Amino acid sequence: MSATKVRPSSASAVPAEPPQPLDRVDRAILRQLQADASISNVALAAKVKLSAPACLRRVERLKASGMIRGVVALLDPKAAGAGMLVIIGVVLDRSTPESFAEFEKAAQKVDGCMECHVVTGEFDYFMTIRTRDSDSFNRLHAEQLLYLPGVRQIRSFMVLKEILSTTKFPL
Amino acid sequence: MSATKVRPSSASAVPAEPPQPLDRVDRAILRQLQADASISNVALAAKVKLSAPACLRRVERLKASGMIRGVVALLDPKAAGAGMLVIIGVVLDRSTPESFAEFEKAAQKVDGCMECHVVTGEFDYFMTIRTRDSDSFNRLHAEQLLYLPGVRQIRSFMVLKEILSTTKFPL
DNA sequence: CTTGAAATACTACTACG
DNA sequence: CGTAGTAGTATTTCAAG
Repeated sequence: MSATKVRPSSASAVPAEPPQPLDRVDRAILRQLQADASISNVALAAKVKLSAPACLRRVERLKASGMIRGVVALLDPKAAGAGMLVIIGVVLDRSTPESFAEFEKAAQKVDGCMECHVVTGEFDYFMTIRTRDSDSFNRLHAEQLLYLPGVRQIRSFMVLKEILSTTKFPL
Repeated sequence: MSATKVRPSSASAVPAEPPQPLDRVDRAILRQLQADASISNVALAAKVKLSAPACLRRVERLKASGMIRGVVALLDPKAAGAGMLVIIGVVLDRSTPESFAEFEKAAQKVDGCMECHVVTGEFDYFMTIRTRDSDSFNRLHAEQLLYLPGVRQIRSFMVLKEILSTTKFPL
């Protein structure tokens, strides 16, 4: 009981995560859990036409393998006081490793920062920030964004309408 | 049992969703569920220092009020065959209601489209698309993006490194 | 190696104080 | 909101394909 056992499907050694031996049932399970993970295991088992224990074992295997990163509650942005979404393009002063590292450390601490990515093209970073309204964004802009280290330029794209926002991957 | 009962805190009538009468315990519950919703109700109750039934009632109230939109499983992008993320800025030919509506309908059908928003600034839309690798993105670009209706220009920003990606709102 | 059936332990859920 | 009780589920054990 000391080590967690991973699927020894082939004889070769697999370090931590199996590539993706996903059969049809696994994909059906993942599709369901991506849409609604509050479903009970017995109901899930019925949907994928499996017995409850067999279904539960697959789910736990998918969790242990890292395929399922976690199960979380998604909140309504407006009700959570974060009804405004802003996408921000950032250009750094210098393209040095230190400059990037310093910026990344600071960017993650910006209130309401949901995403931050290094990108190709005319920007170095794209960030998405959730805040209450335009007033609170202006405050955040003046108090935090303008003080991010090593920044040459910041362009803000305010989101006027959210057409689509999902966490579901195609399977 | 015909109507769902909402919190009758004050005597006035509340249509469907109470604004946000969130006390400290509610916020603690939401913080926990945003981080990990696979926790059992008894464990959650212990964390927020409440009895199990009282905790469950709050959670169900938060769900009924729309504050909790849903509980979902988050998958590992790479393991799900969607290791590549691309942010796309779109400029439309004409800024007419018909043009916008037509584009939005088509954009949501693009394979792996995770987000699509109307924005201010030099672009009309920002989209984020998840795909397997650069080959599959090139295919998607040639087969789907170039055929989106009413598009004047598309700029692709490939994500080289994902610094931060969260679904948690600050509370 | 995976599945399915039965048995146990725990949890969610209801009614009441 | 908390306590107690009931119903249902999750989880283990074991046998079979």
